[in-house]
Amino acid sequence: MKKYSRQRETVLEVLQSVKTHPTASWIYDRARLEIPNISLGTVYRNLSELRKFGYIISFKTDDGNEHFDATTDKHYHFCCTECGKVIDLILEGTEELDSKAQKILDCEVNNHQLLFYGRCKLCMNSAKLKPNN
Amino acid sequence: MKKYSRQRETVLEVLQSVKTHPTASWIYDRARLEIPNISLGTVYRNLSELRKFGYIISFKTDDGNEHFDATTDKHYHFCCTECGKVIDLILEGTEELDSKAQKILDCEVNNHQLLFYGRCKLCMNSAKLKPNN
DNA sequence: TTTAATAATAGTAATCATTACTATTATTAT
DNA sequence: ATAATAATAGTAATGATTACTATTATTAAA
Repeated sequence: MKKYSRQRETVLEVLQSVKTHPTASWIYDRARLEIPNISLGTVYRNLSELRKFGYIISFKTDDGNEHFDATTDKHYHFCCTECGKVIDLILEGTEELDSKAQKILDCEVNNHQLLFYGRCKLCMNSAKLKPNN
Repeated sequence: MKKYSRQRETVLEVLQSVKTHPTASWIYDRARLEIPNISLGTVYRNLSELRKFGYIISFKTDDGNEHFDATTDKHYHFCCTECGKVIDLILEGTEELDSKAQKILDCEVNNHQLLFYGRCKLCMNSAKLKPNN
């Protein structure tokens, strides 16, 4: 990140403009509306750079997809196992998880990743509407 | 899993014989010592089946690798960011994480994945031995 | 113990996300 | 303007996983 590029700015803007947690290819499709010939490799490279410099974070869900997030405040995520939707979640008092683990393991524990799974409200409601269930 | 196969038994035995958390290709290499012409696809298929039926679990670390584990008791993992080693970790009183999240999200939260990152004891010690550090 | 039905396999090809490569273009400092 | 070089587009390569298919192995029944 030694020189400005419109491509990088666009990638960051796309991600900042949504509350969802899109994948690289979703961001690519969206960025193409702005820069039609932007290449997928450029999107990947810039997502990596932006993450390296702390502008964005990313995490992988069990379905294998990497999700990106321009909200860098400490928070967790919930992933619906039915529709795949990811929702932000702020939990208090979780720093002690690291210190607890560190004490038990006698290792240097720096951080943790915590991901919840279940059914989102929408999927719960649509389940109720289905016959024979 | 309607019929027995030596390949499936071998895959499970390989995994049960180690305390580490190997990847599919590591298990493949190990299984080939027993069945030289076992195919990688067979290893993948059987790992999926064994997981589906609850004999093993699996989880992905940030480096992108899927790790398998024949210990199905509820426990967590620590992953060393330097050497990639994965260590088991039992934490008490973490069921309330799900209920906490459920209350906040108003969703059905069924389970969570918690993965710690840091430096293992071996990597901490070898860091001390390096000059200019 | 044959036999018939079919589950599981080996070997290979296909897929998908991501990364690497390279000639060209864009940015920046002078 | 110019020179140095970072970043790009387009494409090829990679690596993990899955799909496909003809063959083999297991199982239940005759």
